[in-house]
Amino acid sequence: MAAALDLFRERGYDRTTMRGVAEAAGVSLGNAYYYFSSKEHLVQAFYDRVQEEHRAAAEDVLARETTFAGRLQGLLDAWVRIAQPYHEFAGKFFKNAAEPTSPLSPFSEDSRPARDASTALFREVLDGSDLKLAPALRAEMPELLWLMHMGVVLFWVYDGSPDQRRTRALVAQAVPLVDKLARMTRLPLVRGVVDDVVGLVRAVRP
Amino acid sequence: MAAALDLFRERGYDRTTMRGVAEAAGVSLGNAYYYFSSKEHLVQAFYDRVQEEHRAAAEDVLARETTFAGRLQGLLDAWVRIAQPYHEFAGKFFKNAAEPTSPLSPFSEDSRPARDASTALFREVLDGSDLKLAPALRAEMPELLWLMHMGVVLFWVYDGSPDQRRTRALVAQAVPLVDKLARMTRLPLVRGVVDDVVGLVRAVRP
DNA sequence: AGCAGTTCTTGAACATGTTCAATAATGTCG
DNA sequence: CGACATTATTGAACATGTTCAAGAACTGCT
Repeated sequence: MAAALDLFRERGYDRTTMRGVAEAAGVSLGNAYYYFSSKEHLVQAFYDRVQEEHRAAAEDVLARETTFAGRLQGLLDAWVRIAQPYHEFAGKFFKNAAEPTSPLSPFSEDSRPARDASTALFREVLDGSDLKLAPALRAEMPELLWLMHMGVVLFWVYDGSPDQRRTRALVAQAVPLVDKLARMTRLPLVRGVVDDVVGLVRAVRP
Repeated sequence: MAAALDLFRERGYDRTTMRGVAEAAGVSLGNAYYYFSSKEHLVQAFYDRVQEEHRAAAEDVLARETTFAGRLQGLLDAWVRIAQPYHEFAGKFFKNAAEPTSPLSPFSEDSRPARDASTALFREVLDGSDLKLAPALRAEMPELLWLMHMGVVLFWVYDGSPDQRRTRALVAQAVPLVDKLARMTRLPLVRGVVDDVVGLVRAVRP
């Protein structure tokens, strides 16, 4: 795996062949396939690693922060930081994950465990924070935050700025806005719309 | 191209080979590459066709409808209808388009003309409608609507229901909500948030 | 008609992801 | 330790997307 990571970074995904990976790892081509069933799965292993490290980093953030905005900001920032070493081939991962029938797709049934774990993190952002929400919205909020996170990831994948500076700036800009929006949902004036949004999120869910 | 479409529908994208396409079209394999520089570009041709037909259908809708909701609903419905024959391999198109470096990506520089054309349609939805918006939001609204359309496309790609019934239902649910939200933006109470949203959209833009 | 330039066609070759039968190495149990 | 089961390794073969040199066909001009 270390061999693959080096090559991916050095040459990019496309110009890294399985033959190259096998050679760098000192094994035969067929043997490489014993450990990773496909080139795609190689990349998936990196993504899994990001998820793991993010989960660990999230614990720190959640132990430290008490405001909703702070917790959310911390989580998103942590993700961007942790994922950074893999940005070079994130686009390829994104491509592989984009296929609806792929087990790698964030929306697929195979990814449900990973998705639920991620959503649980966002639930913790909520639960340990100062934010008060209507019960129906609170139930859907983790998933909404997860979707927001997916949007950030998407932006990050496309972000060619140094150290994905634009993504960081975007997060810094988006979090206070989400915070403000969330607080506004308790206003009686917007109650109907909030219910509609909740209904829509439920319709989106498989 | 007709040969390819038949095969894609019959066998799916993966099990359709360029050799099969060439044979069905009665030409050599190399000749197939003379006309389409890659398998991906074959699929792209179908997507282009959807765009064209959508543009034509949009004219009808926009000539007929005067309310914002009606126009938006009409446009989104038209897209789902027109794209339907290609749903079988939409996932593969989506995969190809998902790669940031791909010229097919909706966010890429190569796709700017197509994106601008699409956004222009949504601008027309706005311009010919009864909806009044603050100037700053009105300037960003076509792009927001385009992003919403991308969300619908994403949902459609994943939608395995007969005739993508769920997507149609989602559109029917989302449009009135967007309409309501848009009308609410003129309330003094939400003015600050609207400005923040506008700022965020601008930050997202390349 | 002849010629030059352009377009179309072809099939062999290539590149790379993947498979798999055969074999070697390792692990477990009596 | 030996027998058997399981895991790891290998290299040739395969599948499929793609390339490209060579040649045929077409077009336009003199």
